[in-house]
Order: sequence, then C-alpha cells, then structure tokens
Amino acid sequence: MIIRIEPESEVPIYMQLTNQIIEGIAKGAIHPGDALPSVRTLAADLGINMHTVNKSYHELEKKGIIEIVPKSGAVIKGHSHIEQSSYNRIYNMLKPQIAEGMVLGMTKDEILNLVEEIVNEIKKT
Amino acid sequence: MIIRIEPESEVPIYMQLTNQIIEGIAKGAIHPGDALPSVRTLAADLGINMHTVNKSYHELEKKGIIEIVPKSGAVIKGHSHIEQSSYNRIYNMLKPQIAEGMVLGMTKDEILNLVEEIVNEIKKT
DNA sequence: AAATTTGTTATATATTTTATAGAACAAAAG
DNA sequence: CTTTTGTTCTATAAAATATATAACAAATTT
Repeated sequence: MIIRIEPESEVPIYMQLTNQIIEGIAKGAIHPGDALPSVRTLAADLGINMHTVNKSYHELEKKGIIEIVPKSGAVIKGHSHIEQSSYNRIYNMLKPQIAEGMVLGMTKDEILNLVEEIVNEIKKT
Repeated sequence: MIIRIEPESEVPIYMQLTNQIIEGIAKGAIHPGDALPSVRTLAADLGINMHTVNKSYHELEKKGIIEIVPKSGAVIKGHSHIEQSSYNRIYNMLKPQIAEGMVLGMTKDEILNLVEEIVNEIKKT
C-alpha cells in the first residue's frame, strides 16, 4: 500500500497518514487481521517522526479502526455493523460539510450523487 | 438566529462560528442579501474576541459564502449553481469521512440514508 | 459637519497543537 | 540472548488559536 505525505499541506501529517490508512482499508488494500508496520518502520519509510506515526495509530484506535496491543503491534479490526458512538461522530463530522454544499447551491440529489460517486471511487480497484 | 459557542470544545471557536453561520443560511434562518452583524457587535454578543469573528468571516468569504465590503459589512451571497472549485473542495472534505464510515461497517445505502437524513434535518425549520 | 461605527492593520501575549529529536524502559518476538 | 516492540519522558521549535489594545481611514449615522 502506497502512502504519500505532503509536508507542505495544510492538513497535519498525522491526519494525512490516518486518512490514507483508512482509505487503504476501505478500498481493500489492507484487510482486517493485517498488522500495520511498526511505528519506527513506517516513520523511516515515510521520512517522518516516530511520534507522528504513533499519534496517527492512536487516532485510529480512538476511532475503533485498529487495536493496539502493547509491546506487540497494531492490528486492523473487522466490523460487522457500525456502533452508535461511531455513527454519531460521523454524523457530526458530515453535517457542516453537507450544509456548506447546500449553501453553495447543491441540491439534495447533487449531494447524494456526490456521496455515491465517492463511495464508488473508494471501492473501485 | 441563535449561535452557541462552546469554549471547551476541541473545535476551534472560529470554526464553530463559521459552521453555525453556514447552517443558519442552509436552514433559512438568514438569507442571501442579509448583512451579518459587525465583527465587534457579534464578538460582544458571543463573548469572544473581535479578531476571532473576523477570522470566521474571512473563512466564509474564502468559501464563497459571503462578500465582505471593506468599511461596510458582510453580506450573504446567493448561489444558483455550485462552482467547480467549491465542488472539489467539498469532495475532498467528504472523502475521508465516507471512507471512515465504510471501514466502520456502513454500507453504501446506510451512508446515503445518513446523508439524506442530515439534509432533511438541516432543511426542516 | 460632527460623531459614531465600520473593517483593517499592527503589536503583544499566552496557550495549544503539531512535529521533531533523543533517550530509556520493560515486554514481546526472533 | 539479541532485537524489536510500544511506551514514556524530556526538550525544542514552529504554527495555530485566542485574547487584548491601539490606531487608522472610510463609511454611516446623527
């Protein structure tokens, strides 16, 4: 799985990494049960600091996406059905952005089409 | 229009304000052509700093939602159809969150239903 | 015309966030 | 036993966030 970090982005490095790992899981590049690289290894590969990778992994753990076993490693969790707390979190993250789309002139159908397009784009390949 | 700022939130104050103004426009509490309060007035009303309100207004301007007339005021713009640059920005903001929903076990239909629910919730009074 | 209000600009301070660096630890894995 | 693991700690630096105060010229109001 290829990860690209843009140091000059306005998006913090740990968040770029978090998002790209999430998308990697979503599109099946990595699967539940797989172990993520050690924080030292991944940091060296990406040319970033160990603690930055560590922060990203703990973000993923807080989101319920991976499980960190102390002194062992980080493993991708499987999910049959979304939990209520995760659902609420996603609801609150999506709301401002959907409102922004509406204000800027998008109809409900245009928003739904965009979302469907994104889902398809993530799934393909 | 009622705005509530939570100083202890992990979401920056200027962003809370930006989002609530956007949602206010989306649900019709304020309309295109309306002028926003002066930065000093709103800051006093909310008990926050003038520069924080100013930053929020310039965020709204960057998003293409309001127009700031120097020495005059901020006016809400109308939108017939979304511009490509705004569309791309919303696309990039939505993508990581939709991927997160997928990883946490949401199906395409569950995601589309959630988005439709949010649109309806914003539209209703 | 005078006074007030406007957004803007500037300086200053403080806290939090982000990112890196290096070191040390105990536990797990080889 | 050696290496690797995540964790913890200290330290530094830059950027983001938030507040405070002051001053300016232009616009608005009185």
